[in-house]
Amino acid sequence: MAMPAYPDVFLALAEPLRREILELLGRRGRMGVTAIVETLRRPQPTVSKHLGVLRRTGLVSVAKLGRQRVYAVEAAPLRAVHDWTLMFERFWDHKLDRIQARAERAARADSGEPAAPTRRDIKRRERDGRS
Amino acid sequence: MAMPAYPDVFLALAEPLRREILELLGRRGRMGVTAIVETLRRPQPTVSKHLGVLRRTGLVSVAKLGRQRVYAVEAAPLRAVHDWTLMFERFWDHKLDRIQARAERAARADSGEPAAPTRRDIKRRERDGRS
DNA sequence: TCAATATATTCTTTAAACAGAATATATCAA
DNA sequence: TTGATATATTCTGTTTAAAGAATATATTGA
Repeated sequence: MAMPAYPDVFLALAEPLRREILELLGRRGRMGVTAIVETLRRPQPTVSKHLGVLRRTGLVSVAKLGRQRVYAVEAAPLRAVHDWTLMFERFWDHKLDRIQARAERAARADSGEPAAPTRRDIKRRERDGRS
Repeated sequence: MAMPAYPDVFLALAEPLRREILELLGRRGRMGVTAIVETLRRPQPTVSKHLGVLRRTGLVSVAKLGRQRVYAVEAAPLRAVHDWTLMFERFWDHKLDRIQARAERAARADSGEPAAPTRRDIKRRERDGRS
């Protein structure tokens, strides 16, 4: 497996199995390699190699725990991708929506939080949300 | 150039020049091929081939205008990437209120303590692998 | 110590994907 | 029509990245 010292984040995310691994780690939190292998039903060397790419890219971190290596999602590179896509936000997001979202959020805050907001865009709008 | 019928969005974004093209189109709006070529100083066939990938992925749209092909950013696939990254928002978002509660509820610890706790990982430790 | 477990690494082979050069197609302008 | 312009496509060679098999390394437990 060819391996540049620090693979590009986008390149790392281009591989479907690597995205699956990230999604799994995102849902389940920290996991050892064997748990990932058994969940995704892929050969262990395959998983280990992809974990290696993810680690070198900074997308995951490792912690030694006995003879296990416990992997976990690392935020920074994912956030970088997130921020990159925000550059194009104006192509799908109208300013009108943003105002409306703020109004909805304010109304919700007054009446208490509902259980599961499906529109997770609300948080994003909170972060950069001015007019 | 190998070309699957509908290239994966992440795969399309893995190529640096394609991201440059998208960024340029994002800033300048609609552009003809020659304008892109002259701005990015890359061979025209190279640019056209990458535009082809972007178009097949749905990342850009084309409009015939005389003998020009005018390209423009298309929102949907970029938004899909944006939404995918939001899956990991809680890893960088400090508003962990409800999310933390969910993580703790799912935590049925049956393994030892993490030996080397990294940063904020301590508060949401959970079982790694069953075995 | 030895064996088992957990994971990483090193081969080899195959398949994409890229660049570059050459060429093809379509449209305008004279 | 003819020639110029704008862009796409095809071909070739090279690089890269993936899978799969085999093996290596580290750690625990008996």
